[in-house]
Amino acid sequence: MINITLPDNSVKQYEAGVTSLQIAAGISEGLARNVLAAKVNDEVWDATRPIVNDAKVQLLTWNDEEGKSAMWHSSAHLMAEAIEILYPGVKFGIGPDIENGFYYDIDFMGQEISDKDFGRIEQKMQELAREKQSYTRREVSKQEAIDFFTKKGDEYKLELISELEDGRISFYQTGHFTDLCRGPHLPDTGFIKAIKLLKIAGAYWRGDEKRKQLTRIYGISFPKKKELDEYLLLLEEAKKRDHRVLGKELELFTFSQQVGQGLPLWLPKGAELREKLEQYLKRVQRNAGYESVITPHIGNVNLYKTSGHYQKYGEESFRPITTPVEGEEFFLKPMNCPHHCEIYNHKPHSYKELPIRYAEFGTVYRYEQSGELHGLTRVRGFTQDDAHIFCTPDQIKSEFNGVIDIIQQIFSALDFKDVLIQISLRDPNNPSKYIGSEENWEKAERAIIEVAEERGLNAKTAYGEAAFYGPKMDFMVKDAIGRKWQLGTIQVDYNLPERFDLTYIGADNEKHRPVMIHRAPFGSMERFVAVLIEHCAGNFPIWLTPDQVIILPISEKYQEYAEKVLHLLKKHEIRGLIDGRSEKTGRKIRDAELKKIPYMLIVGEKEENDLTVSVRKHGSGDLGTMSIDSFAQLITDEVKAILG
RNA sequence: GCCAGUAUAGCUCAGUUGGCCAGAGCAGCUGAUUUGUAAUCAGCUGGUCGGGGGUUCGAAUCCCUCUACUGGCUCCA
Repeated sequence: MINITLPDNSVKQYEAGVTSLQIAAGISEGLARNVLAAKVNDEVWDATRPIVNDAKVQLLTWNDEEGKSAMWHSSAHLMAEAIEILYPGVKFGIGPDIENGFYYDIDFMGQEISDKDFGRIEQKMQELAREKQSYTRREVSKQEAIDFFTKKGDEYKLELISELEDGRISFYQTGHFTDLCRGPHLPDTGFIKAIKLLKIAGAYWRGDEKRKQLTRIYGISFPKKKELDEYLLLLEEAKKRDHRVLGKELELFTFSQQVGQGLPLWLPKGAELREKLEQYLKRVQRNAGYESVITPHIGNVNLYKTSGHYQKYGEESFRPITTPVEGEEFFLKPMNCPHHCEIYNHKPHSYKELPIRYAEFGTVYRYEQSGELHGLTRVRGFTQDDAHIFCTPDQIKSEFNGVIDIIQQIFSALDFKDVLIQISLRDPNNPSKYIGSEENWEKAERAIIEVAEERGLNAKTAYGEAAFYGPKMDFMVKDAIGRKWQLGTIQVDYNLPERFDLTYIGADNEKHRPVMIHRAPFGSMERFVAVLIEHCAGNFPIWLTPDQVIILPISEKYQEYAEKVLHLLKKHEIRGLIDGRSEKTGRKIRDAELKKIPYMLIVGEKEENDLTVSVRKHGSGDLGTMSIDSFAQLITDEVKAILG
């Protein structure tokens, strides 16, 4: 008999060789039906794998991340099995579970495949799922594994096996399909109730563009049909919120082949929106002790040689611009920091001046590979809400606090409630790849960790993710439909102060090296606006939206009164326009609703006589009649409630 | 950059196996209507079918090529 400790710390006795599935069945039949895998002594196992010694066991279901992983990983096998039946002779690369589903990389050996074939693959998968084929684990010797895949002629698996240690190799078999796999897997394919194949794409074997490109098929699966339906609904919702679609509909931005790939053109309404964001952040930053600076869009090649960017990125940048007479080389600036370093260097600094904070909405240009460009989220020319803080090592902590204040303030103003933070520190096993003194790194890393703890931030620490020049803190938000977006960042930099020989005179009258902190709360205006559009589905917060109000005169007779109302609203800094078309009110309302304008003011005879407006709110309908002043007050209050 | 797909009016899309001057809805313009909480009616304008080349008596349709876009891969100071 062995002792099994369950998560509630209760201990039960079982025969040696009991499986987690049997343990579940002993608790309740319903639980057994939902057990996808189990954590045995903190290692995820098949629920059907025998436990021979005393162990701590946690049953995993669909509600656990590891349970989902088992479901999706097993689904990848199921898909492979189906494809092997439908396309004999194919070879398999890797087929893991991912954040939302799974994929398998397959060499179809010249057989044609496209998303039109998804239907029959899904059908075959469902057929095999209904057979409740078990996932049978078998531990094999390296030689046995090599023999198996040599016979099968699958060089991809052979390559994977060659890197594995003998004695730690396992196979899983479902039906006639056997795969090299660490596991864990579901007890049987019957747990997979709903399957959808989503995408097909090329993917290099082992991510190496010099090697063969395999066909990757993405899919997702669920233990219940209903959950698949909900997921598909979410995808549809995401499609509706796509910033490229809304950007076009709401006339925010556009692209032109003439201007060039990845170079966004901001239309008047988009520019209005972006300006409001910039004005807002500028105000917040001014209050936080930042000073604005302005730097040119190009810089001499020597600037980037000094900064080190030339050596690292020179070849993959836009080609240099040369002057006609002297033949000097200039680069479009890919970063603002070298320019800001030169601003710092324009005169000597005393420790009494620090910290110095230079802010600039600086437009930078980077040559992104053409296949990578995507709407506003990935472009070749974009504006960073950049700032560089020059401070002493002892000031890092308070500067981080200050930046986090700003970031939290703006995220809250924009209704991003769910913020995740990643703290990226050195790889403790590889200290040589970082620049800067041990003492300074130690100080900065401790400061960041303390700040996160003291503020109770929702942060996770990633060792080895720091840049070579310093540790950093990245901010991710979850949008209204649960998707995660990487936005702002705060990075400590020991490298550029060295390269630009930045100094300040300390209290000891000696020269010292300042620390530089790069920070961008939004990241880039382009990307941020894209995320914001998708977050609020085009229904921007009242303080930000290009048109806050549209006035709808009942007929042309009230055009004059409409103009009077607009004029009064403008005095309260409310942005609006008049729909003076000779259309019915219903039509004007419909069009205004589609344009997502927050407030519609209907004015006719009654309103003109009483100096009132009839207010209709976007998405919620008629709010009744009120005086122009009280409406203006309503808007002003609403804006104040958010911006303070 | 690589693989796959797509490209028809400002927008969303039809255009059968190549065959009459390439169509619709919305938007726009003109006129009528003067309108009370999600679409008033009528007429009109608008396209070298992404660019270039080829096959053919004939190409939006077939082939080549370039460009852009979409989904991935790779990359991201």
